[in-house]
Amino acid sequence: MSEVRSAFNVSCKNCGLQKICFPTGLQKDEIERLDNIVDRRAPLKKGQHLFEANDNFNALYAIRAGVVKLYSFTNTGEEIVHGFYLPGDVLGIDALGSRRHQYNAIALDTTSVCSLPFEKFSNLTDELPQLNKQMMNVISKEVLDGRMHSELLVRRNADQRVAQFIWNMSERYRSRGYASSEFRLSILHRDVAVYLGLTPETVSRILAKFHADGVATWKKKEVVIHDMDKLLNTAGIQTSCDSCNKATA
Amino acid sequence: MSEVRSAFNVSCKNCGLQKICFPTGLQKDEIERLDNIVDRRAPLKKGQHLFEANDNFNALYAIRAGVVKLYSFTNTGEEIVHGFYLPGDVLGIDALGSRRHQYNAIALDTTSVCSLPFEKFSNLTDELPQLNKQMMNVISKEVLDGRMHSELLVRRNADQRVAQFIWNMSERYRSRGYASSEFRLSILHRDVAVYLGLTPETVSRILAKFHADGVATWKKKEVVIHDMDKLLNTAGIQTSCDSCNKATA
DNA sequence: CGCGACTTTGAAGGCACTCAAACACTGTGG
DNA sequence: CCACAGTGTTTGAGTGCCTTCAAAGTCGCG
Repeated sequence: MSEVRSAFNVSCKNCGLQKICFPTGLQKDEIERLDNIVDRRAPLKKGQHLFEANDNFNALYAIRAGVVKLYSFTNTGEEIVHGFYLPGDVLGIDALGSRRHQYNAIALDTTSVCSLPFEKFSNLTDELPQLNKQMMNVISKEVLDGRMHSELLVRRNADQRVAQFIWNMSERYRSRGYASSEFRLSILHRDVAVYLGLTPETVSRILAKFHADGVATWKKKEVVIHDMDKLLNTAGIQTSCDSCNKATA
Repeated sequence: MSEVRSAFNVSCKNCGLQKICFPTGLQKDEIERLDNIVDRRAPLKKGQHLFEANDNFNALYAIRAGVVKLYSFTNTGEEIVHGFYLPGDVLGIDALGSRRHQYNAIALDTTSVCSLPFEKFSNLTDELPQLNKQMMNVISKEVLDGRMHSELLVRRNADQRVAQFIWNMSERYRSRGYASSEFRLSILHRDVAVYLGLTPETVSRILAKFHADGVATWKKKEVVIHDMDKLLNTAGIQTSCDSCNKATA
C-alpha cells in the first residue's frame, strides 16, 4: 500500500508515463513548468466520480493509475459507455468547447489523477509550442478514438467486437510497457457489453467460446491471451493491408 | 449559374456562414486577417476528392456550399462513412495529430470550399485568442459528433436511426437559417445506410413506412418532414428531459 | 453466513440481413 | 429522340444472429 501511495506523488519528470501523456517531446525545463501547475489530489476510490455531466469545466485530468469509465445516458435512461481511460490517458476533452462536461467520469478502481487547471494550462500552451502541439495530439487522439468506436459498432459481429476490444486493451498496455498477453482489467463484463453495444449475456457466451477455443481467457479481472493470431483473426484484423484505407471509387 | 459562381468568391466578412464557421466572435479587423489567408479554389465537381487517406495535411477546409462525405474502409474492404459535412462545417480535423489525413473526403455534389493553409492559420491562432477559442469549439464539435455517431449505433433500432438522421439534418439546416422541414439532401440512401450501420434495403423499407405513416418523405433528394413530433417520437428523442445525462449511481 | 451485484446458461422469438429479381433514374451515344 | 447501360432503389422470401426473458450459479464484502 505504501508503494502505491508513493506512486501517486511522482512529479512529471520522474513519471513513467511521459511518453504517453503531455510531457512528450518537452525539454527538461519545460517539463518543470508543466510540473508546477499540476495539482495532485488524493486518489479516487472505486465508484467515485472525477466529474459529472453538466459540471463546470475546470481542468483536464491525466490518469496516473487506475481506470476511468466515461459514460452518459440516452433519453430513455439507457447507459452509454464512451470509453475506458488508462494511465497516461487524458480526460475532460469533452468539455473544451462548451466549458461544461458532457459526460460522467467514474473510477472503476482506485484511481489517481493529475489535475491540470485549464486556465494555467492554456497560458502555458501559449508559451510552449511543443506543449501546444502535444495538446493537439491528445485531442486528435480523442477524435480518432471516437471514430474507432463507431467503426467497431458498424457492421462487425459480436465475436469481432469482443476480440477487437481485448486486442485493443492489450495494445494499450503494450504501448505503456506492460505485458500485453496477460494483464489485469478492472472492467466489468457488463460495462464492456454496453461499450460494445451488446448484452452481458452475449459477451459472456463469447468469452466462454474464446476460452474453449484457446483464443483468450478473461476471468475475475485477469485477461490472458493464449493465441494472438487467432485473436487478431477473430477480430477481423489482418496486419498486412496497407492500402485498405485508400479511396478507390 | 453566374449566381452560384459569385457565391463561391464571397469573402469571410460577407459570408452568410460566419455564425457557423471560424469567424464566430471575431472583430472586423480580425476577420480581415483571417480572410487574407483563405485560399478559395475552383469548386469541386461531384465525385472529386478534397483529400484522401494518407495525404499530407496541408490545410483545414471550411465548406462554403455543397456536401462532403468523410469515409474510409475496413480491413475487409467494407466502406465506413464517418459523417457528412455541410456549408459552414470544417474538414481536416482528422489529420491534426499525425499531419496526415486518416480518411477520404469526397464531394457528393458540386462543392465549394475555403482552404486554410495550416501553417498560416496556426500562426494566426497564436495571435488571436478568440480564433484559438473558436478552433477549440470546432475540434470539440468534431469529438462530440463522433460520440453522437457512436450513440446512434448503440442500442437504437433501424427506425430510430433513420428518424434521428433526418431530424439531425433538419436541425443542421435550421441552425444555418434554412427551412428545416423541407430541404434538399444530395446524399444517396446507400451512403446513409452505411453511415447508420444498416443496409440500403432496410433504409428503403423504413422510408416507405415513414412516408405511409405521414412522418416524413424522402424522394429524389428532396426531404419533407410532415410531422416533426412523430419524427422525434420515432427517433426516441423526448424534448423534455434535462437531467437524463446526470449520473445516478 | 447471507445479501446484493454480477455472471452464466438455456430456450424462444424478433429484427435486420442476405439473396434475388424487378423497377426507376441518369447520362451517353447512335 | 430513343435505346441502352450503369447505378441506385424497391420489394419479397427466408434465414441467422443477437436479444429477451427466466432462473440458477458465483463472487465479493459486511
